[in-house]
Amino acid sequence: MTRTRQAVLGLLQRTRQPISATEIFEQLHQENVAIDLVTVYRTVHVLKELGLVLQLDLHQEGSARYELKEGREHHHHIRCQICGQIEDLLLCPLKKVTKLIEQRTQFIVDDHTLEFTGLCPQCQ
Amino acid sequence: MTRTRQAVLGLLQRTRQPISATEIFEQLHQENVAIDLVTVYRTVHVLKELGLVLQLDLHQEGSARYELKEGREHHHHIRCQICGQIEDLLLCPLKKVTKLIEQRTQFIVDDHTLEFTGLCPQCQ
DNA sequence: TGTTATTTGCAATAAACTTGCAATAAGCAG
DNA sequence: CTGCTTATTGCAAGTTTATTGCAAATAACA
Repeated sequence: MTRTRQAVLGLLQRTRQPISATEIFEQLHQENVAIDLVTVYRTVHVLKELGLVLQLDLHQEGSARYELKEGREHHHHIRCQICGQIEDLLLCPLKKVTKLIEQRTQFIVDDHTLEFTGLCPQCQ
Repeated sequence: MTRTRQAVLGLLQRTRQPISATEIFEQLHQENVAIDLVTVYRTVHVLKELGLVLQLDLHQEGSARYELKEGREHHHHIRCQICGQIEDLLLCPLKKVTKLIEQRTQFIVDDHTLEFTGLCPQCQ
């Protein structure tokens, strides 16, 4: 754990929304932490492998976002189409459906992604 | 509607799985239809605007896939992590959940994406 | 402190699209 | 069918997001 990695991890800890590599890069530079964008990519990769961070590939967004996994339970997201705000949805309605799908398709399901988009209260 | 666009549309009609721009390009070239990759991108863009085609951005896939929308009802997909096969799921368990989310978050939901991954019968 | 392994920055590369522009093809009035 | 106008296409070049190679800097630790 170098100071560079701690800077990235620290930023992820105090950021309430999933954040992209470029945003991590820009935010850290604003805080006078010198870090290369390549290092940001490599760092989030390592943190993912360590199981500390989750990568989100949201629709209509060109780049991946990252959030802390540590201590958080399974959840999904809703994104505002106007302002881009992302909010957590602390629910998952897919347990029963997963069984149904396994029966119908004969697949063994091992993951799913679910995402909602719409208008947040401020942008309506 | 030019012959180039009809070639793309025709290929989408006879392909049972969502297909990427590169795959459209390669398949048409195999059938001796000369088409530029740029034209494929522009064509699917136009077909999307016309409401004839849906774009899917599946997770863990670097490129978008396209499928005919025409006459098809709302559905989702499951993808095999080994062979990449994509199968339709002709169900959607999200109507009630959408209402719940709108109540909880005060968002107006207007779309969602749902995707499962796993192992298909052949790859288990 | 010195030696080895890991991490970082820079430059170059990759992959998936997108844009500018001139050449070609389609649509259509006469 | 012919000429004219508009839409479409191909090629080259550009974007964006992410990855790789390699030498230099930093960390780990005996």
